[in-house]
This record gives sequence, structure tokens and C-alpha cells, in this order.
Amino acid sequence: MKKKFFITTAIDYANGRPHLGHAYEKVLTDVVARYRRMTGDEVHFLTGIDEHGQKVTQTAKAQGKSPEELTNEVAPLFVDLCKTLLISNDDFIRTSETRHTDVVRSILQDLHDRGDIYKARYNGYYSVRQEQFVLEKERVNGEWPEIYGEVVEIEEENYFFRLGKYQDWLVSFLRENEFVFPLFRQKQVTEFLKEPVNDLCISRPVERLSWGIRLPFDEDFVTYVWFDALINYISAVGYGTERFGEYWPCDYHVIGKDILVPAHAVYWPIMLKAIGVPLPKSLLVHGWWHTGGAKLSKSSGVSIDPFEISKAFGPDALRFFLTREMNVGQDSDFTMELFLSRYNADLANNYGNLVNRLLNLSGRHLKDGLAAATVDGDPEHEVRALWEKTREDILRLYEGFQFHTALERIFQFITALNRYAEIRAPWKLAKSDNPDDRAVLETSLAVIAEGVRLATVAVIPVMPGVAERVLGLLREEVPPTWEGQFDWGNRLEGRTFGERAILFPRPG
RNA sequence: GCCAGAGUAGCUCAGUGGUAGAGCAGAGGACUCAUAAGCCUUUGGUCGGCGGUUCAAAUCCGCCCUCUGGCACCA
Repeated sequence: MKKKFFITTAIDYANGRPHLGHAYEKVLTDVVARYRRMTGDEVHFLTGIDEHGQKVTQTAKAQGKSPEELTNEVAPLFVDLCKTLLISNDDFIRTSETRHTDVVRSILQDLHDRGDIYKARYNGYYSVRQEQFVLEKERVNGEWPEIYGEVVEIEEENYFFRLGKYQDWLVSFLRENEFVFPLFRQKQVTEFLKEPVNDLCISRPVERLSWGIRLPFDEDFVTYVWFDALINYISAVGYGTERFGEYWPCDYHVIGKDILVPAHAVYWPIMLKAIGVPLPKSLLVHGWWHTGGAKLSKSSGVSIDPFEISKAFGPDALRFFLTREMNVGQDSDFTMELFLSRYNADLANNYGNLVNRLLNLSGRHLKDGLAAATVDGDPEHEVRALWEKTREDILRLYEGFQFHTALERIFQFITALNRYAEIRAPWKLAKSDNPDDRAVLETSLAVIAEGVRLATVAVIPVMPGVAERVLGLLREEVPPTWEGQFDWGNRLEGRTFGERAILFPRPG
């Protein structure tokens, strides 16, 4: 059995509506997933939501609902986000499902049996208003910040997971392995581990927090939400059953930089180590979108809401922008001005318009479908040479998560097709009766068509919806993999293309 | 404070030793199949600052400045 390429997003915390950050992580992961499918991997793509914990409880309470009612409302929003953005996830897990809670409980029991979980007294300062412990270091001039309200010193018993026991192991693991991409993020982890890590408090007394998974060995406590949430990565793929080995170890956990340390780079590897499960192969850590405040969205009339943008410009346009503009791992700005600039320049004017030109010209001048390319002059040669270079580049760039550069190269190629069209100017040749001119006209349309096909196929991971539409107009099936797809050829010969179409209408 | 990332044309960025680049925006032009799109030409930068190494530095070294993020639980 061939092991699947297993990739996950972080599961989103179910106490609010999906926003751009959620959308980005899904899109990024989806681009990787679709890319791997195109290279022939069998992919398993997992996403979901994290439902337990205090903040969900608080949010629910504030809305006069039970936690279950809240998460049952929120879950469909995230499922809908995936649908809206053409996310190709194979599974969507909710941490309230029994397939998850059962595994969490069995792991807790396992760790308890092994002696890696122990009970101890915890003494600390507790904010009644915020319903959380606050740290001594948060004190400003000996006073607690206003937002905490009354802070009282309390003592309670809790269960702890022996993180510290595994610190040395983790440090040496990170010294010997490239675990985090981009690599500079791994240094942040190493930095964090220079200080001794405390054992992790993994329980909350039921009287203080009831919305969670009960500890199997002490029903008076629920499981701390991070400990619960991380386990989704294995509970969703049958941890403890036969099929687990088809998925695990995970190839990439795609996460935001904010949850790298300590959750994914410290808690999670140690949890896995403690229960004897191999670590995931890599963490793919992305940056954040800065959205520049509300005034930008107000002035343009479209707010930076993934659903609204998707509705106004199409999911592919949003996916394109998020992938084109973000250097994976860095932060980036999202403004409507930048978005519109990309949309107009790259999608509407460059790509969309080229497709429209091709469809119009071939509909008008090719009564028997696309003719053969019989002329082989310098312009044809240059286009093909550029394609050969482009295909090499983009495969390498996709592989290295350099999606923004890959798209840049693809669009440079599209620009070259527009230039080629000007050089051959088939609309001028159409006015001639000379058979030589006719041959050049037919050739030029064959070259543009093949170029459009190649560029479109290359962009499938990023814009699957548009790719399907364009290939459909070229009377071409969407290929399941890239096998043989990047070879310049004449497969479109004889086809009668669809009616001219505006792929990316220019806004208002 | 510590760690990291970033400081290059109006904007977004590429460029790790050899005469400053791209895209977008701006300006001009020829064309017209096309979403007034495309194509050609073009304005524009003392490469954050100071010093050093070198025949030669945006690129290496040192010091400094600014912005952003992380430093125990918010994509």
C-alpha cells in the first residue's frame, strides 16, 4: 500500500467567523495538496475545527447559548469557507466527534499508565472576570492590568504532562533534523528551548470549565484544549487502527507562525514521542496578512472578508492573490488596492484577455477547428523556448513552496503569448488571400492555444475553477496529474473552441 | 531586554563581489482581434546610516537607526 501524502491545516478555533487568515491557511494548504496530486501523489488533506475550551464557552455564554449550540453554528461556516474557496480537503474533523474524543481519552490513559501524567497542586493568580490564570510577570508596577478585574490567589489540583523529561531529546532532534520550514523559524524553537520548559498542565477542574473531554482516569477534570486539539491530526486518520499507517507520519502540518512555539514545535512532538508515534515530517509555517484597518475596505466598498471577496471576484481570484502576493513564511499586506491591481493587471488584462482574444480569433477565422502549426519561425521558436524554461522553473518553485515566484513565471509566459500575438497579428493576416499568410495565421492561433493550455494546466493548483473553465473552452479535460501535460504538442488540433468568454470581468 | 524577519524606483519586490533590475502605477507612440485590454518606447533610485575589507560591495565584516513579529497558549 502506497503511503498517502498527508497534509493538514491547523484546526480553527470555533469561537468566531472565518476571516482572511483562516482563508489563507486553507488556500496555501490546498495549493500544496493540489500540487502534490498533480505530481502523482495520493493526497489526504485534513482540516477542521477546535471546539472545546474556555473561549468557546465564554463566547457561547455571551451569546446566551450552550457551547454545543455555538459550535454547531460555527462548524458549517468553516465547512462553507472550504467549499467557497474550492478547498479540496478530504476530511473535516470536529473535536467534539467521538472518533476524536475516544482517541484523546485513550492517549491520556496511555500516558497516565506510563507515568508521564501526574497530579500536583498548582498555586497561582486567577482572574475571576477573565476566568483564567494570570502570570506574575504580567503585573505592571505590582498591579494587575485593569482588564483582569479582581485577581485572587488560588490553589487547585491538576494533572501535568511531563514535558520537561523530553526536552533534551527534542533539542537534539532539532539539532539533527530540518523540521520547520522556513528554517529560520526552527531557530526560534531552539531559542525557546534554551530555557527549561515546565511540565504542561493538561487538565481543568470541571467546576471551572466543563466544556471539554473528561480525563478517563479522573472524571472531575476536562482536558486542556491544546492537548485535545493537537491530537486531531492522528485521531482523524485512525490512530490505533490498521489504516493509521497509510497516513502517518504526516508530511506537513501547515500552521501560522503564532502557534509554532510552543504548541506545534514543543507540545506536539513531545506528546508523540511519549506515546511512541513518529513525528510529522515537517511543519510548514506561514506568516500573517496585515489588512490595514477598516478605512481601506470602507473606501473601496468591499471589505476584506473571504466570502465577500470570493463573491465579488470569484474564489480563484482570491486564491490567486493570496498565493501570488505572499512569500510563504513572511507577512504580507492585503489591501483592496493591491488586490484590484493584481486582479486587473494579471488576471483580467493579461490572462483573461488573452483567452478571450484566442476564442474570438479562432471562432472567427477557423471554421474547421484549430489547424496545425505548419510555420516554424523565430517567434514560434522563442515562445517554445520560453515555455521549456518556464516549465523547469515552476516545477522547482512549486516544490520549494515558492508559489509567488512560480506564478510570476507563469504570468511572464502569458505576457510572452500576448507579445507573440502582436508579432504575428493574425487579425491582419486574416485580410490576406495569400496562402502563406493563412498558414501563419493558423500557426499563430495554434501556438497561442497551446500556450494557453500549458499556462492553464500549470496554474491548476492555484486556480482550479478557472483552469477547469478554460480547459473546457479548449474542449480539454482537466488532467488528474501533470504527467505528459507540460510537453508542447498539438493535442488541441481540430478542436472547435467555446464562445468567447470574460473570465475576469473588470469591476464596476 | 533577548531572538527573528525586513529596510533597493511612487507601490510590491527580485537581486549574496564586477558598469543598479522586474511588475504595477505614471508619460509618449504605433496598432485594433480583445475586458479602452494587448504591444513598443520611456520618466524614475546617493540600494536605511556610518566605518572597514577589496582592484571592485546593494552583495562580505563591524557599529548604529527604523519598522514588524515572537518570547507559554488568537489563522
